[in-house]
Amino acid sequence: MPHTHAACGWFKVCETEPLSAGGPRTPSALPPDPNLNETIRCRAASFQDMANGGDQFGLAERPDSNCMESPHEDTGKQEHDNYSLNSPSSPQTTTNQQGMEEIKVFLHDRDLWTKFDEVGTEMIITKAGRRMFPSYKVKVTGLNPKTKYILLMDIVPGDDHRYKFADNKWSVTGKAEPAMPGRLYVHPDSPATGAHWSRQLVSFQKLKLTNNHLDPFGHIILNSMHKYQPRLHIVKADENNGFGSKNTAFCTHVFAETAFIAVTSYQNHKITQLKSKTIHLLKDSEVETTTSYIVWPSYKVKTTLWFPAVQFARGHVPHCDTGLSVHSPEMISPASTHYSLLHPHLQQPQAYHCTKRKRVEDRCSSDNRLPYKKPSGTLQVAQICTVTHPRTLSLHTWVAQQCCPGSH
DNA sequence: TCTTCCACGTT
DNA sequence: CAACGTGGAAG
Repeated sequence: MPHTHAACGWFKVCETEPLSAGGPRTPSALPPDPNLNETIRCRAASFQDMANGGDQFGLAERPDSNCMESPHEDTGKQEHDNYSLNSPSSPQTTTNQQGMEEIKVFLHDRDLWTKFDEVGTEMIITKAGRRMFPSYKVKVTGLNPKTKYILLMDIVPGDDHRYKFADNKWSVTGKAEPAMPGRLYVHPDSPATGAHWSRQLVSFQKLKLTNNHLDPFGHIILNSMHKYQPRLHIVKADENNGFGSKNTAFCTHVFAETAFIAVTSYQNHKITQLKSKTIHLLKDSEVETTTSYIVWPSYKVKTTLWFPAVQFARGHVPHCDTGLSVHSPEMISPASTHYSLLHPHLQQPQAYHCTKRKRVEDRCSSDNRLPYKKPSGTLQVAQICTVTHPRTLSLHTWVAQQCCPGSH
């Protein structure tokens, strides 16, 4: 029997386990972090744990270490010092299908995330649900403009420890609580075309975190004083290869610098200060901004046959075995972003500029208090890795199984 | 040491 | 002005 989540009927709240493929894990898959130092030791340890920790901590299978190399990264680095193309840590990308390899995901405000990460990011969780700060926003390129995709996030345990904050530092204080069933947050625009996702930053700022294990709102449930890793999944949503098929194409992107420890109130005062400082920066900044991006102009149309998108019922509680439903999105403001691709045919990555007026939605920081603007060209190109993992459990199958236990 | 509650600011 | 979101006080 399908299991309808009566209290939280949206697809986005269907409970899931972390994405963990059935295949063998490859502990060596995580490359050592050459920037390993005191400030990021915690994070590196976290990823080592993930690599060694077995499926219960369930990041998707890691790609082979050599896949982290990008032929373009040095070029980009030379041209734009503030783009950390050589970062060894992000994103970890896994694809299960051809057609997803071209997809690149760039963490927005990566510098900010890195600042928090260096201190030790904390995310407040409350009974009612709290937004993340920094909020999770990405730029996605390489999507087929006409194909529909679902973008969704989950947050999986970062390691097997429980932490405490004492003497002004974090330390391990025991074994982690058993992981809660993971919940998915499906971006409210889903499903939408590649063109739509590519048009502007994709913001997950409405995602909320809670410590209420019985949360009825569909927020992502986390344990306080535990470490977590957000992940982004991009799922192709066309009929011929859609939800319902075991071959559902998807890819998973993990930005190590977005890992955090969940807390019910900030522990490290440096985090409080950094957040406050950041908000003031945002408040003081201007309305109009120009942001530079680097793109790989390598997008290739592989087929001229555009599959019709899967129809998603909107506005009602779905039965998991008859279709998936997503939160009906607010109206998206008209495209206000203008891109000018300077040299689209060159094989070198090209910088281009985006001048945009802030969307209304973007004028609030995560606490909805202060005007928001990113302080500078902060959209970072992260290192891309694309591999094929035929044995990786399809996201659809995984979602369906977790959403409707017993119906598959 | 950590969580919950609540007064306050913003939308 | 109601609803929402927050930081810090209180426990």
